[in-house]
Amino acid sequence: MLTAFGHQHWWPGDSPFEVLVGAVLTQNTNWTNVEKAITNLKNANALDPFIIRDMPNEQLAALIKPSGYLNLKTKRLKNVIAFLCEKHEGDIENLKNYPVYQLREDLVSINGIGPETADSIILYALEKPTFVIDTYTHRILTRHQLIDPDAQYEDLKEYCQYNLPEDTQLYNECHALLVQIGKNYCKPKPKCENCPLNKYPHQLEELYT
DNA sequence: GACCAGGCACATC
DNA sequence: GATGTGCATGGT
Repeated sequence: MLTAFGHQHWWPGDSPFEVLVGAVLTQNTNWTNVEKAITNLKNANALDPFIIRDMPNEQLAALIKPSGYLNLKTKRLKNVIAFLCEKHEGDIENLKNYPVYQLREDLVSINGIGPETADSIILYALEKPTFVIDTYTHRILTRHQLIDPDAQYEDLKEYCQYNLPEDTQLYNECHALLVQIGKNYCKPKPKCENCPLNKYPHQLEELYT
């Protein structure tokens, strides 16, 4: 993957806090839309935990509007930032003092932070080794029959971590590359126009005659 | 106009 | 515990 696509330089962002915000805003959303939302926050001088914490929900929703699910993501951002401000003095660097399992447990307990968002924050904002699983990773690994099709998040994570040395930079690059491959070659509905079965009637009984 | 995008919580069975 | 649904905008 690295030979084909080169280094991905993830996560795009100027600070760990920006990475955290991006991790929430990119939930089920195209990254270009997230960039617009983050630009809005920057232009409003609002990319700061305490400023967002004290901002009215309507104002925050208006700024992050391009990333979609604005009301939902307003609450989710406020939740994770409340955790950061109230328990860690608003300084994301303080989170680095905790072991990965503890961080993950704390993050996942926040409403709006699921396993992928938690892992993204831990890997890309805190630079600690935990493998991030996303839709593309799931799709690629199952379509290549590397893992059971109904494998869950934790199964996929375990598979990846078991088969790779525990290394932050490797996990970083590998996940970013899987996303790159997925975007280009692993669409949700595979194009079937070249399938030889298309030459035959779409009745199962007729395929046998 | 349909489909898709770097999920998650909640309801229901 | 598995499965279905709502959440919303912008690009292709």
